[in-house]
Amino acid sequence: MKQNLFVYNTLSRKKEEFKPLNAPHVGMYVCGPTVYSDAHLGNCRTYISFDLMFRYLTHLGYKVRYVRNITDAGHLEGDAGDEGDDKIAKKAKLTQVEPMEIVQKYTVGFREVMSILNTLPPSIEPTATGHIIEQIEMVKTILEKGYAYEVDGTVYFDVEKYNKTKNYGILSGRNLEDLLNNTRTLGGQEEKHGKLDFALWIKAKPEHLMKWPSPWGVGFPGWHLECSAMSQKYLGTEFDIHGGGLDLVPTHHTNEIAQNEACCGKNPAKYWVHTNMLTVNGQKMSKSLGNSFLPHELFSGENSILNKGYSPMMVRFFMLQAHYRSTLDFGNEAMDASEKGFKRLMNAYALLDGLKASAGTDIEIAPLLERCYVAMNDDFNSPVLIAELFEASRIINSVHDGKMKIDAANLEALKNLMHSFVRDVLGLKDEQADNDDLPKILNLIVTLRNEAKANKDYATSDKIREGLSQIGFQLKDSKEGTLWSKN
RNA sequence: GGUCGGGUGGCCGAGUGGCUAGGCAGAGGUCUGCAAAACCUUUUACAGCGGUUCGAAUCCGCUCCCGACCUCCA
Repeated sequence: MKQNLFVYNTLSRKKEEFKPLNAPHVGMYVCGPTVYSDAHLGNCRTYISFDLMFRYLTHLGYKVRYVRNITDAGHLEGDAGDEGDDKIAKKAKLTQVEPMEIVQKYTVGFREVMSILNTLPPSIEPTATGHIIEQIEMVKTILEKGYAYEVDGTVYFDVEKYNKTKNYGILSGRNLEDLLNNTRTLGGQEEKHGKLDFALWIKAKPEHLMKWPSPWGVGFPGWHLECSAMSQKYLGTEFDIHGGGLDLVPTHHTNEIAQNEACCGKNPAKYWVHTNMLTVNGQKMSKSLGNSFLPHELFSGENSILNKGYSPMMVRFFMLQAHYRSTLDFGNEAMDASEKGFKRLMNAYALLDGLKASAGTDIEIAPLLERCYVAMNDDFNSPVLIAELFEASRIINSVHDGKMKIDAANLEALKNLMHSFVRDVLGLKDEQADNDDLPKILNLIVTLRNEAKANKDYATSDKIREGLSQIGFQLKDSKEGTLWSKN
């Protein structure tokens, strides 16, 4: 498996060598979307980042079980915006929409977007509603171990008791005193023993639509519980990687660890991996700030923030040009720059098959390949990898132009490198190659134009080139012939 | 207010105690019927002030600015 991979672990705040618990198997759990609205671009960034890790681990030869849940219950009611506290409930009642209808709609939408962005489907995509029994069992166990208490049909986790023997803030680095002193006092929480306590199981009000019977009455699971229950079910009490957005660290993942520790005495994951936020003008993209937009708006350009639309693969490339632990700032200028770079990379990729080997070689590919692995092994450093791939592109272009020679062995290595890293690891694909007929038609037009050129009929040849340009195709003349590409 | 993270050239964005990140944009050149593309060359940098060091943009301290979390959020 090549060189050693290092992964940044939020638990230790350091890069650690990646050593799977049961190599070659790797268990990876990522907190998935809550499907009561469309996933926005910031959400997409997280899943693209974990897709990169999934792909790279697979490329290294690991057999990865990638579990990403769908949250379809647990906090459907919690959508308290600035106005209209119970939008979902109102909407459901007015339009006679079933909650599961909403869940279905946004689950399908989410999968579509994930597919368009070329993220691989997870190995298992469990839903919260499909694991109510497992969650109830977990609550029972935590109650038995004494780390939870019931008040009138609702079960709370006792954080302060837990903290006496364990470190509640192990992931966030905060100590309990700070948390207690700085937690806002919210109304309606009188029944909790401690203000940090969180609900494992919540009693359903009569108007609540999604509810299940339990030993504590009719209710629904708390939103932290599902991930604990499902990760344990599919990956065991201890697995390798647990991931999610950085904003999940202080609450969701902190509580998850507490639940698993209380239940089984183990922190479920060896490596906790968190992705940073997508920002707009330096601020986190979020619905409440009104600076978020949806993937399809980005593809079509139909959003006031955007000057134009960008293709899904270009968006993916844009995301991968930043490291997953850095914030990435979105802007039209940055997108345009990235788009040109992406075209440059993919144009070189398309030239690969047509390259001819020479007897000698001006270039050795092995050191470049080595640098690609060094980049990815350094905590999945995709921006550095991409820089190396631009070097590869330069080589491809130079060989294509006849300015550089490459022998058969190195050419083969170059092809393997590009296929492995561009297609398999980064998950980028050539969007031009979608239509089979198009190349044939364009090649015919190019042939006609070349005849005109041969006859010095430049008026005609320029007319063809200009006409194609207007509908989005560029022609590039060279000694070898004329190539076309789509804008 | 508390906790944590960050401030890199016109833009985005890596990285590092001494050695070119990369892409885009700008400048010059090669090629070309012209153009585009490609290739070659090239300008602009590490928030500020101190300190450690032979040497710091990189380590330490302070200041200023920004962000995230503390309430659902990827």
